[in-house]
Amino acid sequence: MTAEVIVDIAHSEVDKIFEYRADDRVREGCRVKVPFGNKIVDGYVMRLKEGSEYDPAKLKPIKEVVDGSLTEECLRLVERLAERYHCPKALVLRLFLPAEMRRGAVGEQYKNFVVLKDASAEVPSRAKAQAAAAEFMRANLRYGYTELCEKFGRSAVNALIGRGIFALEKERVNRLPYAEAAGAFVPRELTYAQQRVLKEIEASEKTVQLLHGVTGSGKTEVYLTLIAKTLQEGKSAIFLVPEISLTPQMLTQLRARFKEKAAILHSGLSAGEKFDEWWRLRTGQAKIAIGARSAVFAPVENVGVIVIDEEHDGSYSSEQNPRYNTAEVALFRAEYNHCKLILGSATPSVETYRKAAEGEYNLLELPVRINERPMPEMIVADMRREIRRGNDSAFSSALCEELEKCLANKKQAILFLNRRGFAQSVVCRSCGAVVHCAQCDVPLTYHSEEGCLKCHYCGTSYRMLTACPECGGVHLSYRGTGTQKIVGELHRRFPEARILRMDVDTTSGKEGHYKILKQFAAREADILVGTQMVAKGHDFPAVTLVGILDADMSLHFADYRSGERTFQLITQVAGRSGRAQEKGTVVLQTYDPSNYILRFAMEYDYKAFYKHEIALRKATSFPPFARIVRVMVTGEDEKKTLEVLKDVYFSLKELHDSHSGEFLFFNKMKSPVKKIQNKFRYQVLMRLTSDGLLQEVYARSISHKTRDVNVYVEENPANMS
DNA sequence: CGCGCGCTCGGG
DNA sequence: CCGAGCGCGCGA
Repeated sequence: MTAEVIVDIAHSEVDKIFEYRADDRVREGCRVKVPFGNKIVDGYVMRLKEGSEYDPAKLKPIKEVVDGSLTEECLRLVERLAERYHCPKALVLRLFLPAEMRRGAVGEQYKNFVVLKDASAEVPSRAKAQAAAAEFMRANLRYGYTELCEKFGRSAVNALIGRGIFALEKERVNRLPYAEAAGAFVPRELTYAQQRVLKEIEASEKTVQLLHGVTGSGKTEVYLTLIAKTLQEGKSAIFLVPEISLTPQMLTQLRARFKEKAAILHSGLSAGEKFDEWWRLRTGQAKIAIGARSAVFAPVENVGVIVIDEEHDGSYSSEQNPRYNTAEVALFRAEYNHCKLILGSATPSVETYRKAAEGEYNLLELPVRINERPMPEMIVADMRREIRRGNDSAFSSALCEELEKCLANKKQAILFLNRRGFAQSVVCRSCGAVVHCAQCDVPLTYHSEEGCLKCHYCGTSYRMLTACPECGGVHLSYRGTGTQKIVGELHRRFPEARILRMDVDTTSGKEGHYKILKQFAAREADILVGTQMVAKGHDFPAVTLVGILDADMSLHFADYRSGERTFQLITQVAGRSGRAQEKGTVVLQTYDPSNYILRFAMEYDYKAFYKHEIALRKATSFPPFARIVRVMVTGEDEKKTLEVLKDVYFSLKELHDSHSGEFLFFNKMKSPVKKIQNKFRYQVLMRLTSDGLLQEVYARSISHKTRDVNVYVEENPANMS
């Protein structure tokens, strides 16, 4: 037999089929080791066939079969994804396997058990420990080796094994993450609205179903019911959430309801846990794959439903090389499996909602909260008026009042500010210079706790400066407020209150988020201060107050989606308030209370927001009415990078000149952040009226890649820095 | 003349 | 991606 193999070298030059001679152990989907050039590399068997086009005498044999881990569906999907995302097939294949597993850094874990072999054997009475151990085993028959040694001593146990009275048995053990999260499943009666949605999904012919439900309307229950149904039909399910480690309650619910049928895949797991969860899915012991973005590649077969919760969330777009879009991959899988894809959100992305409005997706609505609980009351605090009144702190008088009330009532509050650290930047008062990162050309942020300056792009910390690096001036000022500074001010204003902070700086380490959220859920703190992270779908019944400290901040990014993002963020974080009996309150602080985005968000009016936003996008020719394409050219050597940029630019310029009608914009420039991690970044930016030229743009751009200058194309990039 | 560097090409 | 093979420029 001949095997068609893709070697695991992620480069376009070797992105082709190599043929090898296969013996009868080799199957399609196997991972193998093959001789390549003068060394042995990993590879994937894409196909088996008889004979070969290639000179059979020159075929080398497959050296080793590692395992048979790729599913049929994976093999079929690889081609499609590689083509869609313009990357080598090896890179796509890697998405289907946990990295540690590919490197062979993890394997199965076994536990040793002692079994009683010879019950009637005599044990000399002076060997007291042995006699006791034998007695113990006559009652137990089988017992953990380590545990038995702890009871009777290793030497006694080993001696009995040596004499054939005991024997050792190895047993595979599964490393189960969040094992303690298994509670009891309490079946909940579905509301009329939830039942209606489920019926509509069943009746619909369309593959993609958009579930638009306000925060607290019970979308999760709809998902879980769908998954349970799929399981009953003997099929499997994929359930994607933006960041699994942020939603411990969700895990508890899933474990309680689906027990060991649910497997969790995310980056916070240990290598061993990941390995075991992955194989439980691959072998069909587990049927539900739950996880963030990458779980869309879960090795489940016969998929009955795919759910993407918080569909609008930015984390569903990969920022690195296969720049895949999770919903798009999920749609491929849904088509392959002939199953439905459910997209859920309280604030769908404008592009998704448009597809539903136009009839491409089926639109389902859950317009009211469970038990018709009211949406939280919005209080707008005009920060300009606060300043005029002489209050230049980060807290409006309205927020202070509400915080006092909340604390007096023994309730909890969440304060949201989308900027971490203490101060946004450090500025020299003598010369006005802003302190920058040496590797990234980005202003550094002051972190008071560590007493250092940090770069939020590459993570480097710098020792705190005592003088300006430009002019030597010793008067440095801190501009802008971050979460650290807020916590400090809160301590001063509310000395009694217990405060937790949640942002990337406080959530490092395994289960970092989980710990903070667990503490807050257990009422070990009264106020939670945080960045975006606090906005995601948490369910804290005791939270009755949400403060949005600077609602405008995300409005002023130079990005066509900043309005959409702001609306989503405000709605999302406001939805954390008043989820139980007590009515919730939201204090929204802004310098621009008449802004239409904020007004729609205050009224919880998604449709009005959508109508306004889509009209704006149409009038200004932004997505979904046009496509923004950015070709990035990056490299450590600025001269070489610029040379490649020139080549890319002229090659694309030619395309532009011959198809000028399809370009709304075309220019080359420095990237807004000129350097990240010592790599210079230049770009060619364009806006296209249709997708017709995309393939050509990709082809022309990528062809200029060199050994030390990388070129990649982004469609509607999420952030333009 | 010989070696070092950069580029191109092949790998089954 | 990595290494082999090759051409050209430069120093003794």
